[in-house]
Amino acid sequence: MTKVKGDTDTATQILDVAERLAQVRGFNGFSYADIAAELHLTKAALHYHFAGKAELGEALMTRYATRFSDALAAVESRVDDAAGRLDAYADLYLGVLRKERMCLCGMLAAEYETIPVPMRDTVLRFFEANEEWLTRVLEQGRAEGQLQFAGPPADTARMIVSSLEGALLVARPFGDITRFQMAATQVLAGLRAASTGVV
Amino acid sequence: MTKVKGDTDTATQILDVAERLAQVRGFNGFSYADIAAELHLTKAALHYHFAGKAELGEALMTRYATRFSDALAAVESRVDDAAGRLDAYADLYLGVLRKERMCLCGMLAAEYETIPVPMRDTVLRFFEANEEWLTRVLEQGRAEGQLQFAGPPADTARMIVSSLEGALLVARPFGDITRFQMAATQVLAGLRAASTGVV
DNA sequence: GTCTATAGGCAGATAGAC
DNA sequence: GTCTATCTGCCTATAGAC
Repeated sequence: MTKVKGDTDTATQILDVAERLAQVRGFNGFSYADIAAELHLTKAALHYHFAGKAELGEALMTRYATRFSDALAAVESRVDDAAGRLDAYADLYLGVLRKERMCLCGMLAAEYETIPVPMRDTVLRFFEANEEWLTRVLEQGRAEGQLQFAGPPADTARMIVSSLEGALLVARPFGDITRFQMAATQVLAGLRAASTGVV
Repeated sequence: MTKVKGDTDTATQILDVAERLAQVRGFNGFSYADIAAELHLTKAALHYHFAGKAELGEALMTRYATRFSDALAAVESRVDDAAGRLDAYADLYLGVLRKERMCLCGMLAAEYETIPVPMRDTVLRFFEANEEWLTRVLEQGRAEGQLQFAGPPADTARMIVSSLEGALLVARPFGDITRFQMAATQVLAGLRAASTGVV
C-alpha cells in the first residue's frame, strides 16, 4: 500500500519542499531557485515536472485538500463524540503550528489577490469543505446534548474555522504555541454544554 | 489643526497607496513601480522620500499603529459600556473589510518570515497593544457584570484579536461581509452575561 | 530526467542633470 | 523634488545537449 507511486520520487520531493516554503514564506515568498537549491537540482529540472509555478501551485492545493480531507475522515473513525472531534480538529491546526507553519490555505487567503486564478477556487473550497465537516459534527453534538450553541450549525462552523485560522496566524509570529492553544480552548469551551463546561 | 504638515504631500500620498497595496496584495505583492505608476511619479522620486522599501514599510507601520491607537481612544470616548466597546472594536475590522482589505498587521503576520526585520517587532507590538486595550475593556465589563467569561481577561483578549483577524482573513477572499459579521457576532455573543445574552 | 546556457522581464536601488 | 538613465540581481521560462 505504501509507495504505490510518487512516494519519494522527484515530483513528490518538489511538492514537499514547495509546500513547506509556501506555508512558511508564502506562495510569493519562494522561487523555483529555492526549491532547486534545496533538492540539489536545477530550475530546469523543476520545469520538467511542473510546467510553471502556477501548475505547481495547483498540484500543491490538490494534494493539500486531499490530505486534509483524509485527516478529517481519520478523526471521524478515531473519535466518536462531537466534543472530542472538535478537539481533534483543533489539534490538526496545532500540528501545523508545531512545524512553525501557517495553514496553506490561510496563507493563500492572505495572498488571494496575487495567486494564480486557478488556485483561488481551491482555497475557497477548502474552507467550505472544513465548514461542512464541522457543521455535521456540530449537528451531531447538539442532537446528543453534548454541544450547545445558538443559531445554525453552519454559522458556528464558520466561526470555528476563521477563529482557528486567526489563532494560527497570530500565534506563529510570536513563536508561542500556548497562545494558539489558549485561543482554541476558549473558542471550543464556549460550545460545550453546561454539564461538561468550564469549572 | 488640519494639514499641520504632510496631509496631502507626496510622502503621505505614497504612504496611502503603499498601505492600500500592502493590505490588498501583501507587502511582497507590490513594488515601487506600482506606487510610482499610480501617482504618476518615477521610482527615483519614491526613493527620495523613502530610502528603500524597508524604510517605507517601517513608516507604514508607525502610522498604522498610531492611527489604530487613536481609533481605540475614540471608541473609549464615544462608547461607555464594555459590550458596546467590543462591538465598536469589531466594527473597526469591519471597516477594513468594507474596503476589501486585510488588516495590515494580519497580512504582515502571514508574511512575517519575509518582511524586513525592523518591521517584525512592530507587528507583534500591534497585537499586544490591541490585547491590552481589550483586556481593560473585559475587566471593566466583568466588574460591572455586563460581560462573563472564564479565566484571565488577557486570555480572552487574545482570543478576540485572533478570532477577528481570522474572520477577516477568511471572509475577504469570499467577498462576503456577512461572513465576517456572523463570526464576529458569535465570538462576542459568548461573552455577554446571561441577562443580556442570546435569545 | 537532468543538465547548461540563455532569454526577457521586473525587482530594488543609485548617479547625476534639472 | 522630480526626472532620465542605468546597474545589478533575481525571477519565470525555454531550447537543446546528454
